[in-house]
Amino acid sequence: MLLSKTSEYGIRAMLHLAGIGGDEYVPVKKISQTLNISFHFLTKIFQQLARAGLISSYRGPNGGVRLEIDASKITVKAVVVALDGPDLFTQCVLGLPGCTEDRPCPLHSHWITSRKEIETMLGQKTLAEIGSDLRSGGYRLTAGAEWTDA
Amino acid sequence: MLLSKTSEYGIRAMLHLAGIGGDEYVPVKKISQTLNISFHFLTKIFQQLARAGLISSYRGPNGGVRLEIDASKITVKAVVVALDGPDLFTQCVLGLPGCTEDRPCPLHSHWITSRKEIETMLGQKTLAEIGSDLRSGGYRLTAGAEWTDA
DNA sequence: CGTATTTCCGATAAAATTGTCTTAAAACTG
DNA sequence: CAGTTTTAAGACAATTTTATCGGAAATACG
Repeated sequence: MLLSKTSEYGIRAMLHLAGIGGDEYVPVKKISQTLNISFHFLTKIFQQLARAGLISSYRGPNGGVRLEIDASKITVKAVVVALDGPDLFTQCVLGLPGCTEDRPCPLHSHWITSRKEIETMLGQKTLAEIGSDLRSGGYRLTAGAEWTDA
Repeated sequence: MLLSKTSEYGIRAMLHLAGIGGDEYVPVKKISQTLNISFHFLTKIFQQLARAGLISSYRGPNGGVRLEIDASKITVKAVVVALDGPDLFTQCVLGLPGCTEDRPCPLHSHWITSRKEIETMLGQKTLAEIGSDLRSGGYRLTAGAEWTDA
């Protein structure tokens, strides 16, 4: 698998927030129910995202989480790096440390190409764009049959 | 991480066999020492590869494992599929079941592109090619400082 | 102030992955 | 046949990932 469950959930939740738009705090409980993700697990994911500065949180009634910086400045890659770390974008496909042009594994040059492709894709796609896509309909963020979970 | 440790080890071991060339049985113990991989763990990996028909094994003195079909007919993708299953080449990047053109996640079309790129890369690269690369030198399959582990 | 809401945080548990150990079975050697 | 080498296979342990639980702290509201 490319991404951990943590990243999968984190991305879905962030895209959901982007789809909602606005700057109001949304309770994690509500998000977890909408996306069908374990509440406590999602809570911890948002704590990581908060430490990374991507969201802010607020306690008490009317509290919850919201995007901290502008959605047009948050990429999917930033979410992955905040949750899974940068390894996906830096590491050797065979797990060899220090796999470089100088001391490459046999797949090095080929993997670099694919890796860059992934990095570019995730690094270009902003939450703003995807939020807009979600609001225009036709996309889903859950396993269910529902249409558009903005 | 893209691949499991099982696949990382399995690929390294298969590339190593391809680099050696010939049709003699190579003891797993020797391979595990050369590549610095746990012997028992590697043994199980080879058992999976044997069940998948990619290698054959032989017990007793002068026994070991060897490629079962021609190295030019084994791709790195085949090794990954034998060990990790086909999920990497079929699944949604967000883990949503049944993510298709009809009911796509917001990253669907973009991920398809990257996924195909990876699949093509791993599906084109045969053990024969890489074995030849290894024998020509300049590549490594271990963490150490050694040069070319053919 | 008291209560309800909601995040924060630590403890714990379940599951999957990774790694180790032990014994059995097969095959060669002398 | 006895002894050695080597894979096969199952049990077991360690680690990491994923998931659950319970209470503490902050905030709002009446």
